[in-house]
Amino acid sequence: MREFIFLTKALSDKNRIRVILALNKKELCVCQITRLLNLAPSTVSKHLSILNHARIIESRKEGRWVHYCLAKDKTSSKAIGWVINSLSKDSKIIEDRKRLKEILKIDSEELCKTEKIGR
Amino acid sequence: MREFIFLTKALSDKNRIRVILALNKKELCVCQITRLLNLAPSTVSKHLSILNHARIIESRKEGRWVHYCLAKDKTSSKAIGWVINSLSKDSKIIEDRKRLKEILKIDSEELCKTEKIGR
DNA sequence: CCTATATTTCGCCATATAACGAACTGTTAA
DNA sequence: TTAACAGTTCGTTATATGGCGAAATATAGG
Repeated sequence: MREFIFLTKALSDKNRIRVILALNKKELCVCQITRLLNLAPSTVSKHLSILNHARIIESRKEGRWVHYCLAKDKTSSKAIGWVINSLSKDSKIIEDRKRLKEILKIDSEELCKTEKIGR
Repeated sequence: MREFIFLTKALSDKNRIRVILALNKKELCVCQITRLLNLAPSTVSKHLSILNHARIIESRKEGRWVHYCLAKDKTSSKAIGWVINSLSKDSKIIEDRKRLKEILKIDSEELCKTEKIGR
């Protein structure tokens, strides 16, 4: 029950849902996610830690960067599938998909440095 | 998105989850649910209204009584199935199932009058 | 009409949550 | 070793949520 509530609580925030959908196709580093959500890095980190705790995402450290991807965990993948199916046609999510495409064009090295531009 | 968040928020409270599982087999009136959860009627009513708003449950009025059952709605039934599947073996839910059996033995007329006993 | 009963709505309080900026940790590169 | 940078943790603040009891609403029966 505890774990289930962690899971549903993790799924009950718009920005965390946006992260899940953004990670659908490929892993992303924190600064890319931060740029997409347009929130303070500390806020994004908190969201990622909640998703991680709920076993929805997994992290992989590479030098200074931390990359996140959807968890392969069997229990959560059912929930993840449900979320993605339910919202892949949501207008905000479609907008995010476009924005993410632009973000991915920017070299990772450059991205974080220019973080504040356009906020 | 709005509706999806309503749904996940509705699913992110332990007592609301207990209500969903309790309604799995048959509809219940508010006083039966109140007795099961052992919460103030006003609190239970609030929970039921949240579940109703999220289209997880439906109400049917019969005289002074309001009966609730799981919604037949296609969108939510996927979520409901997931919840029931995930938690039908949870210890608290099993305990509830036993308690509910006892509660259902009591005549509805009697139940609400004796509400405060045993709290 | 008046009372009892079933449920909901309202107002309150305590706690949880999402947001931020500042301070901290760890890593790379000068 | 220092500076720059990525990310997290901490402390604060505003708002949301879950709980209660009291009051309001609606219905049944005397």
